[in-house]
Amino acid sequence: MDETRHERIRAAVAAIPEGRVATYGDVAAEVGETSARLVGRVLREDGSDLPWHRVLRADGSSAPQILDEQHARLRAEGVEIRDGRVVLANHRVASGWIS
DNA sequence: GCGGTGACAATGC
DNA sequence: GGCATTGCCACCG
Repeated sequence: MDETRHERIRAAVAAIPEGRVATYGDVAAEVGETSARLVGRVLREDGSDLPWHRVLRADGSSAPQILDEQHARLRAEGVEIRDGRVVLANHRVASGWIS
């Protein structure tokens, strides 16, 4: 595949099923050629057309800048949120959800 | 080429 | 569970 990291990250995020979430580290692991920081950068740059709200931090929290929309969209999809943190144990996608 | 910065992660206290 | 430190990669002045 001649896709760049940017495209791979977008594909991985777009492959997250509705009602499920993934951490930046999980997305980076699926891409396998990038780091968690790269994922955040791509989502900020070109996440407008992606389910970026399904991507969370390793502890289930998220950045304050996007937290309000993150919170609203996830609940709309049926994702449980506990004290500002998503319940990863019940909504985290399995490793290799793309393949 | 260098230092600073950021939608992060892992570890230690 | 929360805060501080370190490491990571790409972009900007």
